[in-house]
Amino acid sequence: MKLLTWNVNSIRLRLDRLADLCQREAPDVLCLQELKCTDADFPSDAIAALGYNTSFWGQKGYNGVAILARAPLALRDVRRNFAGSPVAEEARSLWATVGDLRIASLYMVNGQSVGSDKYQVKLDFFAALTAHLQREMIAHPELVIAGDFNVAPEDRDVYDPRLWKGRILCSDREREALQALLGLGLVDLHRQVDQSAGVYSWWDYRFGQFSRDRGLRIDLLLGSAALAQRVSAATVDRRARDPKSSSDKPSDHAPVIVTIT
DNA sequence: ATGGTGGTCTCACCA
Repeated sequence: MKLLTWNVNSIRLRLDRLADLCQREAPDVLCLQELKCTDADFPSDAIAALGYNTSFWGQKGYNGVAILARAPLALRDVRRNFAGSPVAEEARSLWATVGDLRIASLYMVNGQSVGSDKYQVKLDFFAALTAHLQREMIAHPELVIAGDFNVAPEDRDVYDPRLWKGRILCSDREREALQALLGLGLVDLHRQVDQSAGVYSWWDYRFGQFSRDRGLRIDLLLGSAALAQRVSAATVDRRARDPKSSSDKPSDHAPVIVTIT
């Protein structure tokens, strides 16, 4: 089973790249974030035409998450949000069951800057999510949470760790919050098969960061132990991030793909 | 110092 997570940064502007991605990789399940459209504006027909069943939760302007399952795979027990979220009105998590797999598409709070009000909301969001998962994991032994975590887990996930030390996306408290989540028994699935430094999933639009490969790995798939043992491959689809690979513009994130046997 | 959004439609907010 091939699982994919991608912060698309506007689903409507990224339909061509999404079609390319689905054709190229044929993922079984896609978790998308930053749809940036309302439920009414979600391009359901175009995605159905790609051969995918979809559940989504959108809102005006920001946020928005979706889960796509390649037909005939069905999405069951779909839930928006989770109990205890400090930003319950924001479309940041969607949960569904595909086969035996419980999967969530997550868009973490960015946090703006260390010490800001939004930084505290980010830490609160992590804590509430951890509490929720404690229960969810008991009900679902095969579970994956995939999305834009807005945290680079370790220095090897950062192009210049000294520059980023202590800054948003890399601060100690964010990394500790992520470790608390992993402490539930979740595993960073990409790291099961690839220990190399320099694996990134996001490059700032500014400063020509992609062309210089100055990125961070902040898009993750975290899976329960039962699944972690079955990871056979993990890749980042840099083609979807490359401005030169298509006539249209890329998202600032690249899709991350994990294959489970 | 880019690229996405919405409404103030030329500019503010977010990442």
